[in-house]
Amino acid sequence: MTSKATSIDIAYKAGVSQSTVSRALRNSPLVNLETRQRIQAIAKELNYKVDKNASNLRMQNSQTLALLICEDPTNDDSMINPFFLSMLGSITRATARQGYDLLVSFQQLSSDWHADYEDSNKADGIILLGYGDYMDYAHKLDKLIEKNTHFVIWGAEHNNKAVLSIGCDNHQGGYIATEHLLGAGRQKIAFLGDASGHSPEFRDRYLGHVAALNAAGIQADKQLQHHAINTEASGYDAAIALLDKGVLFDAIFTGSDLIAIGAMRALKKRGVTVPEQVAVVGYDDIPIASFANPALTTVKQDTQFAGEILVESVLKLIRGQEVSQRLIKTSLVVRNSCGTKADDL
Amino acid sequence: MTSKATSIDIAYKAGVSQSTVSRALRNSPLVNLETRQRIQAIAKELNYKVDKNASNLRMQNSQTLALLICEDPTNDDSMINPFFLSMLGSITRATARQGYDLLVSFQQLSSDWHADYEDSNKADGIILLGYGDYMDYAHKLDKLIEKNTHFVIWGAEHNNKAVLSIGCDNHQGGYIATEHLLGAGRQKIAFLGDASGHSPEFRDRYLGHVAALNAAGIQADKQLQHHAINTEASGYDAAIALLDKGVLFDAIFTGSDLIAIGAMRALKKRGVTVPEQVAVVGYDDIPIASFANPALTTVKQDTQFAGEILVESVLKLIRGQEVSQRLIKTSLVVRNSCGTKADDL
DNA sequence: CTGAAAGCGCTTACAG
DNA sequence: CTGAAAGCGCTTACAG
Repeated sequence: MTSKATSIDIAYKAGVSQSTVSRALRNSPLVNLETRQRIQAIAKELNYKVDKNASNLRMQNSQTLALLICEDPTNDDSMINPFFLSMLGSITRATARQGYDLLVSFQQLSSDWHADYEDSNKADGIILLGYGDYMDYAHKLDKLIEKNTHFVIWGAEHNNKAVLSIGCDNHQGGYIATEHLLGAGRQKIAFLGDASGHSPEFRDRYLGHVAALNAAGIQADKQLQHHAINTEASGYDAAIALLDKGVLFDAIFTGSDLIAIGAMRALKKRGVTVPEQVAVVGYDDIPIASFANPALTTVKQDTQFAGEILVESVLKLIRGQEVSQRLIKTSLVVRNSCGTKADDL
Repeated sequence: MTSKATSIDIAYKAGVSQSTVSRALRNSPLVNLETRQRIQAIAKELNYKVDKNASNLRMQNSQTLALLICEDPTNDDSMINPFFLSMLGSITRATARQGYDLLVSFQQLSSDWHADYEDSNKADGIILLGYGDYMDYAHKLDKLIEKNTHFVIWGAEHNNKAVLSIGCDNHQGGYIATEHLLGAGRQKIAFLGDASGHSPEFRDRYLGHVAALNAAGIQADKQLQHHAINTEASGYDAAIALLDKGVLFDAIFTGSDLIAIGAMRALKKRGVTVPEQVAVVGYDDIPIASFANPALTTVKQDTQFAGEILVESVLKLIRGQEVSQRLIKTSLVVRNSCGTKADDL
């Protein structure tokens, strides 16, 4: 097989200069229409593809976006947070639609990435996913800012205004979940998740939960909140701990579906029926949620839309256009675990 | 902020030529150790990163792999096959470990990709995932071969020997699943999945299933096989159809976990108990499997290992090294749906 | 409308 | 051990 065709080969075949070939392939109106079409036909015939490296080098950009998914090292290495995976799908599609390529990397919080991608011209911009614990990565973001990197971060609004964040409205999500439970007649609603400031998303969900309680004239009870990280096992442990405390509750709202699944397992183990005795509402609407038993009512984040906005935003940043923080509304997916829908199994 | 540093900036600062800088940064022993270290220090200080486009252009490679995940268009757009996602994770990691970047793309079977990545020098090699229906893509592979593209395909062994395929031993998987059911005393085992030649993976699983039956002196009963594609809904429909046929069965082996989950829903709906009346074994060990009720016994494919082999194989292809087909052994994950493990909920 | 020429930032044979 | 120079394959101002 002969080596790859270059624009010079085409120029030779078409009897024009290499510059004209380059213009024709970019469909420049400067080139005579007929010549242009002839050149394009030859290019197709020779199976020519513009060399991205040469083109990028010359144009000083890469038409590529980098997606850095940062997993919490506490999670099982083999199991990626399903929510991220859903985002990955929509980001990939949105990137392709904009004519960009997508470089994907899974990083540990601890590893050293900085602006590696953009500095080496491998990507024009970066999308950061899953930077759960604010404390741990704040200084890395500072470095990105300092170097003028184009990046968007998925998640809660940032106190550093130089950081562009796009995220779902966690406060609203916590609010509608709790509101729904209250509407179903539940009064003693427990919260399982991280309510400290370490995980801004979880904290906002908790605050929304509290706000809904207050709106109904109910005071949040410190006894009804228990810490849990985003794993099934942690949800199980937290529910058991809650049960062991001896406080009464008729519902649980959790910071994530994984926690909810774990909590339901604990309830079942202890002979507590869901939703009859305790209603459960999760967060994320991961695939597992609909297959849980009973099927889990949960707060859904529109990953399709979120991916699009994320991509659109970095691209705007790259083009030097105006962009601003953005909060995406969540919606409640009502299934059986909250007791307000007939069991349809 | 000043613009990006180049090797010339470093050369100036270090008082050497640009060539020496380039050599020093690549850690060439040709450069005096002391000079080398001085240059590297300056590079670090200036936050210098080699421009990938320039470097790749010059070296005529890209240090990048492309991963093309091809989804079956029949699937829900928002839901990517969880098995692929698991592979994606391990491929990403394996690629990074080898010092390569990973370009990811989700493609529809119908879309036109060919060797776009390699032709444009965006990637040195391609990994193809999920090319389920052989009939539909065979001609595309021919094009890749014709163009001398470096690619590996995940899945069943290919009849075109020019195609390098890496996959799990589906025949063996079907065999051990069925063997296990037989060992648990089941005699009338149904198979739900695509047993036609359109999906080589499913077909091999089916053939392994039949082989295990035969080894036990049992003839496969045509009545006990029902077509299903890889979705929960299709599994549900297939199980209902099987039930409606009126044939008796005491176990179901399915081509995938998704099908199994759907089948279990159908059984539950019709009042058939799992595993007491009908044992169920799935395939893939997707996360949902362990959360199903009862937890699903299934054939696990080692995605961690598979990802590594896949990456290693394309890399060998790129380097012109010898590579060969490879079949990875599967293992059975025994849970509750097959009736041989105590319910530990 | 077209061509000759410069240059993007590297790597590496060649010469010393 | 080091430097001057060529060249990877493009894009685009400049000149006509």
